[in-house]
Amino acid sequence: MLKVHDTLSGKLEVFEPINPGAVGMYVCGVTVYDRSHIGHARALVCFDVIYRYLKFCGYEVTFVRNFTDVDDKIIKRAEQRGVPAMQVSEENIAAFKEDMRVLLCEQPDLEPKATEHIAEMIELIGELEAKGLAYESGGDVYFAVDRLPEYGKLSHRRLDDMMAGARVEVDERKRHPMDFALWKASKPGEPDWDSPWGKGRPGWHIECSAMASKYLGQPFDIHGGGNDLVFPHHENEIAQSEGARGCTLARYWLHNGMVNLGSEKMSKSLGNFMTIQHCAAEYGGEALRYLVVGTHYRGPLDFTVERLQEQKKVLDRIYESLARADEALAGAAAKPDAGLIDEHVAAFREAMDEDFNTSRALAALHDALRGMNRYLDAGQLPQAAACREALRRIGAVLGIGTQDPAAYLESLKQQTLSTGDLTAERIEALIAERLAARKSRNFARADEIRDELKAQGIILEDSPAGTTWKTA
RNA sequence: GGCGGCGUACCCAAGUGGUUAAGGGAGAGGUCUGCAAAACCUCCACUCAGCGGUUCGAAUCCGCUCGCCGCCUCCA
Repeated sequence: MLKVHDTLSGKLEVFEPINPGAVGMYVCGVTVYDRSHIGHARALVCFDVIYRYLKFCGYEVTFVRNFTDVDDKIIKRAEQRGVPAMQVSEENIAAFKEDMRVLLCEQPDLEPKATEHIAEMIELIGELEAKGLAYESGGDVYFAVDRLPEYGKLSHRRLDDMMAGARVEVDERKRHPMDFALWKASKPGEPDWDSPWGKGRPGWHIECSAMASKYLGQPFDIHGGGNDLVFPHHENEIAQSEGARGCTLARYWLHNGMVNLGSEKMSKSLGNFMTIQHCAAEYGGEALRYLVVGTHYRGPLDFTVERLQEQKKVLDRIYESLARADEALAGAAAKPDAGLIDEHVAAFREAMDEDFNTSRALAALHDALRGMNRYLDAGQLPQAAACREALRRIGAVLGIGTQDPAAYLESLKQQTLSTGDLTAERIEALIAERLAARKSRNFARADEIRDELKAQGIILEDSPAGTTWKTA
């Protein structure tokens, strides 16, 4: 039985989809004006894991994640560069997709763009206007927050409280200071679309309301995003969608915690961010993924390079074990012990059922890993095969250990060779020389060779099958 | 001013009323090895920021204090 923490109720709730067996899930994507950073990576990986786990549980999931491709920042960036806004968004969508590939994220079922749903937004704004929840003012259209008694229910705040210490700008076009734009009149040179209120472009929040209901209907099951979107973005989505259509927008609201850098929230406006691209080039996307999965999705995550390095080492060792198992189990065709598979998978399930407790799930992964190594040491192949299979199933949900182990290790070697002065031939020659030294019991020379290589980041491992090398 | 969160071993991090406080990293010892590495085994918090309270029983619930953070403005 899956339980999820719902921001709206503030409690753990038993998850029951509206249509048994099927789940509709909408997650706010990114505004494509720049490269994504580690904070984005966390949100993306968290919901990727949630998506995979729901499918693992047998649900038929429709996962929608949007691209915000029209907004002030994109326009500003385009002006600075002297290129069309469309070019900025297209470039960053391509970069985003590359980041997703590097992070080993599955592709959502639908990735709608705001600019392709202007008609739906205009229709929704029209409905709000007809119901007296929106008003036009100088070419802009605003949502009238004080016309909706429930406004504030997601973020648990009342309009009066928000006003008290808030830095609310006075804007004479608005009737109430907290009113927000549904439609903005465009200035010359900005991207614009025809509308009943003149040429303009949509406000930020309306796109999600329009696209979510278009693809998932209303109500749908899960709406997710970073907890910095709770207010105003998701609060406003609820106001628009529920105000217009008169029914609940989404049943469960899930929000991931922020990534901190030096105990401050990582964000572009603060300038304290590291891009996914930069991070992955150095440590690989999977290490970042492992870091994200190691912390419960709702809590804060303090990012440090040291932690990332640590996770990468752990990952390398996981792949070494997997490679060893794959080799040992290849020819034998040992029939996996089904009971043992279930035992490990059940522990994993139990953890994930409790609001996607990936930290505990990772403990289940390590239990299976240790078991596999132990059985391998003991030569108990059916049990080792069972643990290998459990790791496959657990890893498939977390997105950990899913690459081909041999290929993963080979790429590590290639990376080492490409950055150092050594060639594979040179290393093999040294290994041969060391073998000869060992045979003649010249251990001093043998150890000298190993130390030399170690100084260059190469570790030699002797086994009955011969000597192999790997990256330190 | 309002709303929300955090403080668990050297580091990261689960646990949120009841057997020995998960797991990972680091560290120590051991098995294996010519020696290593890897793997495996063992050890590593009588204690959960502090102080009170509720309870037969609290890291877990309540109150207060200290420290830190987020949202209330674009933001994953």
